[in-house]
Amino acid sequence: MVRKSASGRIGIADVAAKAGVSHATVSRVMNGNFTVDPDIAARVRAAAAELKYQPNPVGRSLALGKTDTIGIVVPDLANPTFQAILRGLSRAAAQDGYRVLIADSFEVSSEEAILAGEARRRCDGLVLCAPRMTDAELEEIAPSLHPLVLINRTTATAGVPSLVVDYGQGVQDIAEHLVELGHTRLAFLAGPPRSASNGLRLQGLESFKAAHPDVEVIMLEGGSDFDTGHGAVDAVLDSGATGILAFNDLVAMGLMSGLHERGLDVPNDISVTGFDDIPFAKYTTPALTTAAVPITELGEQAWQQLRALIRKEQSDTPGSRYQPRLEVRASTGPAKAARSAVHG
Amino acid sequence: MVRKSASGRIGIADVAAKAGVSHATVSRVMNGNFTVDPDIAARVRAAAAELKYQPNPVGRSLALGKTDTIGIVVPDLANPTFQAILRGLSRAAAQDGYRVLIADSFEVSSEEAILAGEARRRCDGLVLCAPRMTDAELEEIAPSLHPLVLINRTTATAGVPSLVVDYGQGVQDIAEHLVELGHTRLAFLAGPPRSASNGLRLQGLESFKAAHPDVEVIMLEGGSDFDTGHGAVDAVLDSGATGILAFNDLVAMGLMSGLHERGLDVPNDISVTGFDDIPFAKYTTPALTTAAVPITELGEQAWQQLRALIRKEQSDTPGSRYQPRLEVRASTGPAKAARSAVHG
DNA sequence: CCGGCCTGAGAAAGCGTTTTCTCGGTTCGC
DNA sequence: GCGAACCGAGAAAACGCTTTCTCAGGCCGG
Repeated sequence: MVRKSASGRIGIADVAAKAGVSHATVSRVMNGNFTVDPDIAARVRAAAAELKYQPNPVGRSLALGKTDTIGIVVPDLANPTFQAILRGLSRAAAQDGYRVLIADSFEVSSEEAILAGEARRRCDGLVLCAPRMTDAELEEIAPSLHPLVLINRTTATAGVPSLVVDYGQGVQDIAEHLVELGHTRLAFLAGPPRSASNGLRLQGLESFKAAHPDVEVIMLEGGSDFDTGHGAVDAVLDSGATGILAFNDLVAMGLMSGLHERGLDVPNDISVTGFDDIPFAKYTTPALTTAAVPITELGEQAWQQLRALIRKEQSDTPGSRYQPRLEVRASTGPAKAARSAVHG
Repeated sequence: MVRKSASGRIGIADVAAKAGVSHATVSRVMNGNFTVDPDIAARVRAAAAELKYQPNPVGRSLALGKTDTIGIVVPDLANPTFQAILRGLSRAAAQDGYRVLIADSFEVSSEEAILAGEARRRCDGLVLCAPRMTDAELEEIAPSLHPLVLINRTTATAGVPSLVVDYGQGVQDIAEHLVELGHTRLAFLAGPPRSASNGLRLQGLESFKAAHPDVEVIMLEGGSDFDTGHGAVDAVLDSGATGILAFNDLVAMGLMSGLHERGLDVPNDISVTGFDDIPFAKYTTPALTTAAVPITELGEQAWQQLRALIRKEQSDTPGSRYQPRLEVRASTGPAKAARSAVHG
């Protein structure tokens, strides 16, 4: 007969009663403490099995001071990049027996700090993914969030590893590629204003402009999704640019779709590039030229760093920098005006 | 001066000491219990603010017997469908102050039951998303998982709402559409064998075949991702079918990409359809004909149902059935052989 | 044969909250 | 003016577990 303590669920006390031992002994057995007489241990195990006893994780957490859970806060769960990071993180953490709690800030940066704090209190560590909050805010809360790892954002706070993708270099590589194809008038379809990675791209373009005074680079406002790209067709055409650097693959795909609807041909009329190399980029028509970011790996690395912090190991690498790799596909081609020059 | 109790973090005891009251009173104030003298309450609040006190959620959870967290287990976090469900669920739950814990089973069905149990114990409720486990297993564990809501799977267990998409009807609608275009030889590129939604599609096709004895339907093995579609090009061409029903949009996109590489034209040489209407489906070239599933809504509904269960409300709708909506786009066209017939 | 050591298990003290119980001090009613 | 109802706040129990503390009993050596 299964007896229950006050609450509905079976607790350690029920097992102890059934096996005729104390709570303490049951706990010892369940945790593989070998200072228990084998006979008694067997009896306890039998009782536990019969009652289908499973320790209550909340009680354990309180006693042990750890939850075996980590949190991740992302600005927008709809974004494939963050999904990929989440996936990599979740996979890696699961391998070490950790679960992940997600917090989506829906791009409202004012919520981030609160969300992060709440998540952190429930978890053993936190991954802050491309936070949109200001630097000041970040510095302010970072210490209280430890163990913390940052993705695509850096901080002066000690002990906070940062994994950042070198968007600046990536965007330069892309621009360089377009210039080699003969484009002399480029346009950058920017991302969300608060996005740090957008900032890095802008910096990269500044460097590029300094190195290529002959190339014109027009800045266009934008966003981070399909519709941004789709809605930017007019602005892009007005700019007169023949090589377009979209903020990311989504924007690029939206733009290509819009251009296609206008009867324009990519890449013969206009070259389009993306960023990230999301899985779909390979399968668009034409296949998208983009800068590949090892994004799942980023999630995995985030876990490695966080684990080191949680275990208080000396983290050998306090952070790392990821270089995007240029993926030249079919969405870029020789500039229209420069075409004969190339052939000639 | 900030004093800390034994542990590093600030606890209720610290606030109590600073305000010169007992823990109990602090707790009362923090929880808006109005049986506290306003002066004392103010003093407590001041102390709490000064110490930046935030209640420890684990302690709260233990005392209250709830975690304000729900769990979701999915077979594969890389799948856009599950991502969308997660997103909808997370959004809806957040609005009610709940967080979500994710568990990815990586398509290994034997892990699902354990994962589900663990997740459930940490949470106030659980969403089981298209579980791959057997019916027997599901019936076995379902009672212990309550409050539980199922997505794309049903159970005989009482009190477990099921949200299912009518894939059977959807696939019939698609087939019907192809037949109307003059196709008489169709092929179905199946999904993962253990997928219940694949089973529903197969049932739908049986109904379809019964209603259309003149139409040939060839069954092809498959999977659920891009590469499945890309790798199925040969099998598809060998089948001689002119209308292809891919398991989902991903497979369809992979297939279209493969066909394109072979120099085949969609839809002039062959018509391709997907399923789900993921955001990308609109932007492929040609845009993909598919059956739209209100997937984000599914996640939201899952939360509504789960919330009702958690609050022990009488759930008026013990589950619901979602009808896919046929989205005719450019990837389907008149059958090659039947073309002249159509025009004539 | 007795004292010290060691082993193994129960008792009890946390972990950080909430909540019931209790009780001193008012206030109200008769 | 005195008992009853009441109000507000502290003490203590409870939530379910881990872990230290403690102690009984068995074993060994002297």
